[in-house]
Amino acid sequence: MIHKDVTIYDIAETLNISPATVSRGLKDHPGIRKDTKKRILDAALKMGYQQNKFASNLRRKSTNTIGVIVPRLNSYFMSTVISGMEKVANANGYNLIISQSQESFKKEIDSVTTMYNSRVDGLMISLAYDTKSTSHFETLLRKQIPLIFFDRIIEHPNCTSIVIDNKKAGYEATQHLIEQGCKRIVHIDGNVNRNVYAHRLEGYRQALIESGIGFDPSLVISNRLTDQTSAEAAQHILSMENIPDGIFTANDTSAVACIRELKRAGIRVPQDIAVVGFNNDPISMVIEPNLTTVDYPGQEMGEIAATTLINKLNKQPTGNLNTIVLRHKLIVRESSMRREKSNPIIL
Amino acid sequence: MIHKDVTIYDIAETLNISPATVSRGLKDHPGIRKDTKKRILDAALKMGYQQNKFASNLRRKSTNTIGVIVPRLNSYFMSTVISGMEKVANANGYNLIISQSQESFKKEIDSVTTMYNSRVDGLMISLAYDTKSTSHFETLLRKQIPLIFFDRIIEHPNCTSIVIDNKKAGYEATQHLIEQGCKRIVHIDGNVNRNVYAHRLEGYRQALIESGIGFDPSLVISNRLTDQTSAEAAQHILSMENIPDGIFTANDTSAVACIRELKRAGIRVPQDIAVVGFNNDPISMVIEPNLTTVDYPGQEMGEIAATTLINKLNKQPTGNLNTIVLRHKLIVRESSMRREKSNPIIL
DNA sequence: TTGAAAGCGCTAACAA
DNA sequence: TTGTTAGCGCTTTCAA
Repeated sequence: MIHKDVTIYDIAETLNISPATVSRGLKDHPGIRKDTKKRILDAALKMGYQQNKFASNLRRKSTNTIGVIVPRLNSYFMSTVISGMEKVANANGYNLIISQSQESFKKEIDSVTTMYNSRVDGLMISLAYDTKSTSHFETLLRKQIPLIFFDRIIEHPNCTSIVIDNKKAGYEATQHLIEQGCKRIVHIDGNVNRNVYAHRLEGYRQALIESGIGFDPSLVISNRLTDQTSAEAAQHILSMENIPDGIFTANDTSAVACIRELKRAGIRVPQDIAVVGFNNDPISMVIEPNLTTVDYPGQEMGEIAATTLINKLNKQPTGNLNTIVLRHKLIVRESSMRREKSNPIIL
Repeated sequence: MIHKDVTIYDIAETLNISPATVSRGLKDHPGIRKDTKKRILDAALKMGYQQNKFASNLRRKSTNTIGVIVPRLNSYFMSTVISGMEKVANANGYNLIISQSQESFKKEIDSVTTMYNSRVDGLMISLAYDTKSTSHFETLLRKQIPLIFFDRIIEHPNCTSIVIDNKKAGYEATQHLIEQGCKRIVHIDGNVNRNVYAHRLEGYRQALIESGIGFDPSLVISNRLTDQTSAEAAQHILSMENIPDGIFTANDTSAVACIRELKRAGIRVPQDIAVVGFNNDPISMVIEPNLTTVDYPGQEMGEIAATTLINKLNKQPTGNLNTIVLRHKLIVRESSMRREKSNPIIL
């Protein structure tokens, strides 16, 4: 009953040839007779041969496995990214090993170690909320294991990063609010140690300064951007003596939580306070008023990250870029429309 | 510059002991002197030793890797499930390899083959939309590789399934609509080849029959339950000559799409048509009116699936259950509240 | 075009 | 408590 694995030795024996020849026949080895190859393939099929990857990996010192470390799996954006990665990896014969850092630097280090021990051929990572250094990647890099950062990145020579232009996106979002007549715009932001949040803030700042309104640090609220904490931020905004007329927040979860809180307090969105989010999550289309937000191409980001990594592994010249910037897009919906005049893209 | 791997032989040589002893010292092998173990561990650390899993896998014929195949990664429910699985797997020293069937039977077969070739120790799977047979699992099962079905399952001896009681949930959802005074209730359902949809339909049917309203097959709409197709289903409902007063739909995406379409057509929810969804996705809390739905414990389902599988791999007696049914819960919100009287759970 | 042989790094049966 | 030894199944020189 217990089924013994068929090995190349079994095939070799059956065919009265050497295991080496079988090994060659199974691959596209140059210099093997066509008919020999056919005999091997036929026998393999008939005998139910399955390659033993470990033996092969051990011998070749490569695994056809790619690691992915993300802060959390269960967000719309992240699952979209991973979906894109899986698609490309799968199409190229790579497996994906996935691990969550749970937003913790410590768990991120553990995950990197696990990936390293699993001998991944390459690693794609989006950093945890509180990751402070990059020393945990050194072991990988010393072994020339390619590392790709996406979304929450850190600058590192030899590593490609995939991002959108968060500064520009932040600028556009803020600029849009200003165009809608907002004079006092709050920004709810994440940890500014993370590029994405720092850059969105920077864009916000620049737009305010350029417009002549000026940047007021007391209008920046640092937040973990969850449902809970964003509702608290909204409460804080409501308690300000000089109530703002616009909110630009660094993700949609946060924007939606704010809108709900504001509405509960009798504030009209967008008439009293206009709101702009970030990510273009499905919830942005469901909240009323529909949320103005920045479209973040998650699936594409995943596909490009994986493609870049695989190119690198195959030593393709295209695999050696430093930073890839994807296109984002401000999507204007009702939550920020205070002027009839403007002629925005409505989705 | 190119860093040669440190092996147990290097450690053995440094310490003047045998590789076997080093191997033992690195594990929690019984019968090794404490101080020897300490010396080995110290040396390993100092020399930067990293275990080579392939050699170990090859030797032990086990991989510490668990495969997961899901229809799609990018849904709230699924990413929650996977998050739970990852947590448990990680805590027990297992890696997770993840693959998407993209709802296609054909791709599901490919994924199973890949998992098989990767020599996963066990596999967890939620079936694709159109999977019709189980013969693609036979190779795995013949090799005693444990298989766990979750959510979209199929009955199979020797395999544990993790589900909720979809029939009961469908019954409760429908019953609730009946209690709210609905007399003509439409059910939007998925492919009834999948247990989850078949059972929800069955619960719906039973509730209608028991209540005396009776079951009318023309009120059942079979649908892929996406945004798009559900909006079409809503249009179909609006075009019925005898417009229904209740909709029970098999997921929240679909419910939300319906509500939006109904509102656009000037129908009041819940006064004209009451709506109940399924899953308790975050969007259910965002749509107005907030959606009555069935809470589906995704994270828990993932954790339990992984725990069960790992128990099985460790030959724990608890790993041998046939079906595990998790608790669901009808969450009543505004989208179905037509009566003041009732005293429902409001979240 | 094929074969012989060595070895990837680790583990486990057996012996000491 | 430790060492010896023999592979796990595959790939890849080198030789034929």
